[in-house]
Amino acid sequence: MKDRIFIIDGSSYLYRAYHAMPPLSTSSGQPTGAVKGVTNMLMNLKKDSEGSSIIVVFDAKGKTFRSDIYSEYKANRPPMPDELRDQLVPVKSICRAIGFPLIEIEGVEADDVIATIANMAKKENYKCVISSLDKDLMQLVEDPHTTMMDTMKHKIFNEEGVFEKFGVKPNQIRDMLALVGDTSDNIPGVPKVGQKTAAKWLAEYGDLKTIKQNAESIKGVVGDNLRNSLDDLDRNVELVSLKNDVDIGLKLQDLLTFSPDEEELNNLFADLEFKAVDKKQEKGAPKKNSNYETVLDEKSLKNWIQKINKSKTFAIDTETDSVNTVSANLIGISLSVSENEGCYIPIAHSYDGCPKQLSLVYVVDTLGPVLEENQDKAIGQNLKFDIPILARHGIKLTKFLADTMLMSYVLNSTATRHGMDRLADYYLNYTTTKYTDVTGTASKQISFAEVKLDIASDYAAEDADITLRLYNVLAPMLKEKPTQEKLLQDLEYPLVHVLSRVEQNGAKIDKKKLANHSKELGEKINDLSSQAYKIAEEEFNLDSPKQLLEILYEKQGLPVLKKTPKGQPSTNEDTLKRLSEEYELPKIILQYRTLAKLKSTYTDSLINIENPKTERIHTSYQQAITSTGRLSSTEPNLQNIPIKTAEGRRIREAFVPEEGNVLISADYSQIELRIMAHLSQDKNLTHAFNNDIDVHSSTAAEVFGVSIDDVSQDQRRSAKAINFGLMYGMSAFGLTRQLGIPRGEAQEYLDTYFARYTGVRDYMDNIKAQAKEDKFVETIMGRRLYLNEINAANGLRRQAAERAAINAPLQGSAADIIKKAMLDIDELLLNEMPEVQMIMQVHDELVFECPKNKAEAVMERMKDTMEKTVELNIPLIAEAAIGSNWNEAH
DNA sequence: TTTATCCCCTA
DNA sequence: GTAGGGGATAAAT
Repeated sequence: MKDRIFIIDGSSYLYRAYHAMPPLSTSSGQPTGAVKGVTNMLMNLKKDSEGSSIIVVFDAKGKTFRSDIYSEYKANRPPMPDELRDQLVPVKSICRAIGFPLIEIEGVEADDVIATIANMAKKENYKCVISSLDKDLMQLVEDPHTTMMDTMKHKIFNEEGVFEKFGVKPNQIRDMLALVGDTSDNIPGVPKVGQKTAAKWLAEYGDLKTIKQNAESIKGVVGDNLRNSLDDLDRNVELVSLKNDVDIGLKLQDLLTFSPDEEELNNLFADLEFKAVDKKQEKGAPKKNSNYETVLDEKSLKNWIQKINKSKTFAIDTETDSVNTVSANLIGISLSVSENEGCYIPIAHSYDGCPKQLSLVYVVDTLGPVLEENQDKAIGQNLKFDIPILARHGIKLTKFLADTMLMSYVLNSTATRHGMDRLADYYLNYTTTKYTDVTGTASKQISFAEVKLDIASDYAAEDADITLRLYNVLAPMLKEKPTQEKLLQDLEYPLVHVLSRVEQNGAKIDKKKLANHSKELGEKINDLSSQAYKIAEEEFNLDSPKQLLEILYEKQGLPVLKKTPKGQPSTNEDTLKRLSEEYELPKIILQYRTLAKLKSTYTDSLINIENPKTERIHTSYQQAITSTGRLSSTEPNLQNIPIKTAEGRRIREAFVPEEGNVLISADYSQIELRIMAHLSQDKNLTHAFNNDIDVHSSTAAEVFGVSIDDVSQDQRRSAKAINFGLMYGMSAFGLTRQLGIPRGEAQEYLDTYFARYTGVRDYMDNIKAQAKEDKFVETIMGRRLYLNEINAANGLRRQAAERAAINAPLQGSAADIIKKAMLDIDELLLNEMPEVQMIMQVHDELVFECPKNKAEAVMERMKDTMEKTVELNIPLIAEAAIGSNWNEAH
């Protein structure tokens, strides 16, 4: 057999790259994400294929012969997005410049062309690899001539591979597709028949013809469906069968020439603002030439201790049996001191035939002190997880050299997500073994302790290895950005320890109170349900928007005031509120929703999530999630506990201190508006804050031209909406909706505002201009948000980026400030008031638990520390209160 | 069992 | 109009 030929499904690459890549663009706004993605894939393939011939096939414009067979073929296919269409020409140019023959034939699909080339290759005894994911193409797979390949996942499908994936042989793929249909091509299959059923039938009867002959013997609804669909099936087969004798006007040999045009390629790259060929392509992604060791004896551990003592840096990772740091047990520790090298020290693995491991006590006693002594050389990925677990076993890390998750986050919060798997993919072009690859998922999931040692070692040592390799890539990048490096060192790294303490402290809840509330809510909910059923004249699921819209709009004929983005009549709060002016049912639904939300999201779930060991609830703060620098809170989310309604505030009453303690809450007053005053140096805004004047009343006075003492409630409310709207980059249209006033009036408000607050106006103009120039905006501490779409050709996307450009410095600076305050307060607590605990952060608010007799003094210190943590052009004010529950303290 | 959609809670 | 998390249902698998 001769050499291999690769056939690339260009359209498949293009769509895949478009969805996989961030929406990059050149400075002039030409989108380039998909081009970049395709280019990367092509370069990778070129490198991996070691000189084999590569042919790229694209779909040509216009209808194909399949539309003649079936007029509805691909009729519901949405048109190619503009952003992608704009990238077609550059993608094809790059293909040609790299030297790949490019084929487009009108009247047939790319798949037919691919089938034809594969057929030609087979006749001339070449091996042929089709690079695509399209399941239609699977019908071409034939051992040993033709295989399919998933480039991204490095997976090859031969006949056996196809069978594994679909449960049918390649020569049965057509029949399967005909039975199942294809929604994306608008080919209707037999209703209720999916891949599984089709595969079952094909296994039993062999082919579609025989299935049809035996249609009578297939029972149930699917049998009926099959019998009703018989007429469509032959047409379907015709539609999904690929034509392998397309006249492509060329001989195979003509396609195997390979003539790259380096100069053209460089020009194209320059136009697209690509940095020549991506470095990671050149470096490649070596997989599994790594040297990982399982440490099972004292000698081996001592060897690694030597390595750590001698090395300038080392990476560490812990393996546990839970993602919850409060209850997780330590199962093992992995280390790495140089790339492609690492070890795993299993401690608590437990399964039949498990080798004897070093004991926890021995490891802690021997390795623990070494880790502590060398902690300023330690690198981790999300150390906020590892630190408390090691601490519970007596290994105390109070500092570390680096956390790769936070390095990546500070470098660019939105380039990628910052979990290790994603970082390895993004920065190292390396595909990691996933946690669930070794433990399984859901009901089949096993504890890490039950993972076999050899598998666990490969996984765990890789984690440490990758962490080290990430550090080696990220550290030089940060060196070039001293401001961001400082942000990392001075703010994010120390915050890891503070957040860890806050999480471990947890918050006490009054379970009895919550349970009573829950019961009460349940009764009211039942009552409201019955009322709703009565009006609807049937029982239905009030939680189902789908069922609800049928009742409201179809059965009861209420007017459709608004539709969801997907085109369904909306049943959201805004709509139901308007409907409830005239109708009873929407009103009941609204009451139901309010109570059901409180019960399911809050009363019930808070009770469930209490940690049995500490009898408190321990959230997890995510330090590398938001684009702007804020924290987020999960499991449970303590940053969205209700406050706006009286019923909701009852949830806050269930957040209580231990006996003898009180809660103290301290929150920054108008922090984002103050930052706007600081950054814009606007005279009017600054004046209001400097003189402690109510800022919304002051704005109302300016906008409505009245004396501040004469501002009405309504005027203040409008001014407040304007102030908030401005910080979100809102337009007159948005204000119209918010205030329910005519468009012209809203525009007048805004015009007047900007005439009175020229500093704010100039600031907004400047920040947008600067963002367009730099492609990023910064907070007062130099945290950056990159705005890829700030020059996008697509107006909607561009405007969204402009709004983010306005908001991010405000929201992000506020986040910087409270983070700094948390560091200051943490130090205060450690040094002066160890009896006080910080227990929650809610963006502009900190909550503490404190002995009753010290509360007044502590509160003053907190307030004072928060106000003085940074110095702005205007005063920073924190408001604090003491209470016997969170609601009282607020 | 996973994924998408709709809805709603916070600063 | 900014930034998040999460519950319930229904569809896809």
